[in-house]
Amino acid sequence: MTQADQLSRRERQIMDILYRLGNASAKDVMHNMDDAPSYSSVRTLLGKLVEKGHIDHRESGLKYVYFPLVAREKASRSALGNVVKTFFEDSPYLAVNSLLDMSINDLSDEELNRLNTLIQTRKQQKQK
Amino acid sequence: MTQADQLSRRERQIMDILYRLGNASAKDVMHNMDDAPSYSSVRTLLGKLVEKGHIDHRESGLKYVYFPLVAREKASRSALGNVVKTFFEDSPYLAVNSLLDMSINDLSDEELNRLNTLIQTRKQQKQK
DNA sequence: CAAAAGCTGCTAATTATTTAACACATGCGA
DNA sequence: TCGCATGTGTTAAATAATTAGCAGCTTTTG
Repeated sequence: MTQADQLSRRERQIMDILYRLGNASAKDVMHNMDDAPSYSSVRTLLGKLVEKGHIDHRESGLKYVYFPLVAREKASRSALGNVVKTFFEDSPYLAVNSLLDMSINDLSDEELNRLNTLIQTRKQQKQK
Repeated sequence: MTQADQLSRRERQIMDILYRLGNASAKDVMHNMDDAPSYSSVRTLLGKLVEKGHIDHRESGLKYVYFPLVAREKASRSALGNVVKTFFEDSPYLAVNSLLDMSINDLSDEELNRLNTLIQTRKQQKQK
């Protein structure tokens, strides 16, 4: 299976936070968990993720700032792919359809227009 | 957080299989795990998921067939929503964009056309 | 400068997960 | 009919995850 499947509950939770924020200190991570354990526990988990090679950290002033080692774009494709495979019979069409459907109120007219243009462009690219 | 965050690694793996297949026997589930443990273990996990209320089972001839209790569509929206939130700054536009981008070779011209039409329709619906 | 605040490294205990064995029931084929 | 294949229910042990405490170092601040 995919990489995310190997992560424990807390580890996934933390990875998601790091992807969402880009990078974060232990304290940042903790504050972004609505069911956060102690600071100490969060640090242990971060250390484990470093050991496993999922994230790394750099010193930023006094403290460590952690960040994912797999680029967000790559990880996002993987995540989207999994959802498509699990819930949409591997059909990107069905997934896009559903995504448009569920977020129709969050899409501006301009965004919808841009998507139309994008689709046209993609269609032409395919012709080549 | 969301419901999926409460599941353990194996539990999530099994839920995904059940969503993908719609419903499945213990043996089906096992055969769909590429790192499957023993049949006995799979059954234990299924029992646990039943206990937790995530799935149910009905007798089908001799054996049990398991299926998710939260409808696939609802679960799929939740899953998509999480990906959008984690990797696309909560922007469905960016997510659709990426989805189109990564699966351009899996989309037929007809599907692309239908998506265009769909977007037009959605835009008009919004006007109301 | 001394104390407080904020971090890290290391360690240990508790709890959850994961695994599988064993006993029992039922249908099926030799 | 008898035993074999296929299921289920229950239980227990091993492993992994989760939690947090404590000691030590550095910076800030009163």
